[in-house]
Amino acid sequence: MKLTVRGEYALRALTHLGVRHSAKVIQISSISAAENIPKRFLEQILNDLRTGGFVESRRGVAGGYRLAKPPEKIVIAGVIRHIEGALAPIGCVSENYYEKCNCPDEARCALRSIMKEVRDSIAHLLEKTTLADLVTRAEKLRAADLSDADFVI
Amino acid sequence: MKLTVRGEYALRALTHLGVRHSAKVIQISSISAAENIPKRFLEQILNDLRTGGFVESRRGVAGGYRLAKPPEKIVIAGVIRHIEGALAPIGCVSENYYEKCNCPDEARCALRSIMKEVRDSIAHLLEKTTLADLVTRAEKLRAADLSDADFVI
DNA sequence: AGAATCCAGACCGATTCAATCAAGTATTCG
DNA sequence: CGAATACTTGATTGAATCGGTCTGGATTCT
Repeated sequence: MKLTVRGEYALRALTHLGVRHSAKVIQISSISAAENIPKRFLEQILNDLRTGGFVESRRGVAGGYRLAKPPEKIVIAGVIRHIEGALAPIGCVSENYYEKCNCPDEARCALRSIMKEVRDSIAHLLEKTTLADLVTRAEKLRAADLSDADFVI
Repeated sequence: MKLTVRGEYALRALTHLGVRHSAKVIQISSISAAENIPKRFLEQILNDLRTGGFVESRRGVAGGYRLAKPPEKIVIAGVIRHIEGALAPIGCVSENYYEKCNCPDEARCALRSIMKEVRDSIAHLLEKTTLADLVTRAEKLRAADLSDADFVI
């Protein structure tokens, strides 16, 4: 039931771009340093996000990445599907990456029926949250941090 | 976000035992044949389920496996945790298999905050469903099948 | 031209996965 | 008892995946 590190990095990088969303591009090395992600690996991931249409890039000396659309339009479920594949815990209940399972009778498989519920609950949650939500959370958590600091002083 | 085949087999085997729950034991080969699971592999998995306290075994010529407790007492979340590990999509939001992630500040990580929701929704679902539910579903699906057959005739 | 930056894809070592095998132990039955 | 049966334990294997690096190229700015 795990998200790979690759997916985690992708979402962290997107959040980074989302918080700083503007016409300006941000360099890989800058994201890599701030988010503690190996640069070469991140390079690969951002490229993948680009082919997925989530970010766009600028080459050359003043190059970098920025979001390809506003954060509200970037759905987390879509990002994970692009980077990782199915959301569903088993292939035979996946809507987007269905594959037949080897149980004797799929239509009458009890496991399938409960795993479908799991899938639906995951999908429902990730389908309704967008990068904008992640950004909001990030900012809210940051604000909480600052007020804590005030309180301590 | 995937359950491994191993986990799937474990749950299918348990369901098989649940439907036929009694004092009598059932042989590996019988389960293997009915559920279309490689025998040697299933052997390994049932053993694992035994050390987890979900099934108990009888050796020798009339040997086999049966549930170690009534189906209502076997919680699906527990089975998956024993066979697969964490339910949570990332380690830093797991209650039972926590591991630190490499983001700069875990307490203020937006991704963590949303993945925690995913974890909770998965855990909530799997924590409240027991093997008894799987058995009920299996029987209900089977009944639907039979009435279909009647209708056709 | 030269430096900085993204782009494309091969490559690699380690781990995990699914599955098999071999040898051992317990139990029943003739 | 002894043979047959079935679980037990742990090693092994081949393939796939994972996290990550490396090389070499294409673009753009100065």
